[in-house]
Amino acid sequence: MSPAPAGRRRGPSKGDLREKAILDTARDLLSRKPLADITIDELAAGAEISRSSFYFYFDSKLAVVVALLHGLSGEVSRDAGPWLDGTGPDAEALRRSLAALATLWRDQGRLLAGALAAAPGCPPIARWRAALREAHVERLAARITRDRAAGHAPDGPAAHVLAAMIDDLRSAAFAAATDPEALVDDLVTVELRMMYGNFRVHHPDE
Amino acid sequence: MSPAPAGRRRGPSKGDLREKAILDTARDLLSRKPLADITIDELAAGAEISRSSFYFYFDSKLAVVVALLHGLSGEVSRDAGPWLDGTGPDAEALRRSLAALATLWRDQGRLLAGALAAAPGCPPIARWRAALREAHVERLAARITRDRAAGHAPDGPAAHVLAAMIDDLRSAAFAAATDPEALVDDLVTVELRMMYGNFRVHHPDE
DNA sequence: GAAAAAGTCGACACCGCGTCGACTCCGCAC
DNA sequence: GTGCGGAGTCGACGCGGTGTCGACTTTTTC
Repeated sequence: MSPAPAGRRRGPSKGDLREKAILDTARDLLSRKPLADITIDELAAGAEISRSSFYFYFDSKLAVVVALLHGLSGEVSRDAGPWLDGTGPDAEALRRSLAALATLWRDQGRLLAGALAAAPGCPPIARWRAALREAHVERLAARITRDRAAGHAPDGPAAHVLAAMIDDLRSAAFAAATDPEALVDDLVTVELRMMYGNFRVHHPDE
Repeated sequence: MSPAPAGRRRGPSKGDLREKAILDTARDLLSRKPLADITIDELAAGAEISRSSFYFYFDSKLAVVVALLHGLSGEVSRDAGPWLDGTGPDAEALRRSLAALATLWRDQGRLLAGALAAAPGCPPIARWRAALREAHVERLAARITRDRAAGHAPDGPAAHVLAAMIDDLRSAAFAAATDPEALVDDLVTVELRMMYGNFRVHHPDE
């Protein structure tokens, strides 16, 4: 059943504070333990309401996460524009784009990691992730195609496959990292190699 | 009748069969739905015992998965030897190694994906994954170091960081793929680029 | 053939989720 | 001020899944 945005009715009110308190509590708890270990009781307690009152504000624990995620959508792709819209191996633009992403992962790592882990079993989260990924892959694939046509980049895997791999690599690397920001330079090197790194196979005997 | 078949000291006891039946059922169910949707009831039913009898054999659903995983440990790294122990960009060895991995993912994708998803919240699974990853990263890092020393590969990220990225990329790519085997050739290209793909930044004006 | 070990099961307590209906609180209209 | 309605709150309930316990039956062993 497509969950209608039920729960909260219309009108400005004081309960808005409670809603915010739940969100804040969730953010806070997520910085300390994985999503699966967080119970609705805790979320409710953090907002100083009873467990059943929680349902007045959100349909479920996952709905809270989705709300949190939604607030992040913009930031995830902010600062990626110059790199994605440019051409050729512009290491600096890529570095700036990745540095912004790394900051986000530093601050919201648990939320992001929890969302990624929960995605396979939660359609709304999966949709959020898919939309973001889709958007990134598409722009990056377009860039790859452009670069190949202009002779900046060698042929290789289909552009969207390569773009998807790069997106996967980012998520996996950041999710596994304890210090995302330390990864930026290496990621720059590796991504540029994936896109532009041609090389000749050396047969020792020829 | 005579319980111990003549000649054979100990046949497979009734319990051994049950244990195997549980494992088989788990494998079977996992090929049809994600781990989180599988209940102990189903596992027990598949082995034709009651739910509480299940606990005679395994401590929990995750323990079954761990057992299944254990049986897979060998296969995951089988066929990777020639590539990992070789030197230089030997595309064919890499391709064979990845093809074997792809077959495994095709057959056991749900199990592997479920394990990866459950790992953050389940120490035994996390340990299994970490051990496998560790082993692969270590051998691959050694290969990278060797190749760099011999001048086959350019410098770049620390060998173990690069190796970890390659491992991450594989997991992410296979986990996301609907057809792992179609990914092999692209993965070969991309991994070789990550390791050997040097390139010069083209400044159009120089 | 009796004791021990292996295996089986129903009943139970527990936990977390989501629902329901009754209640309180508060602003507003008259 | 009365009183009405919606926002907000909560206790109690039912559900489904987990894990444990103790009593029971079957198989093995000596």
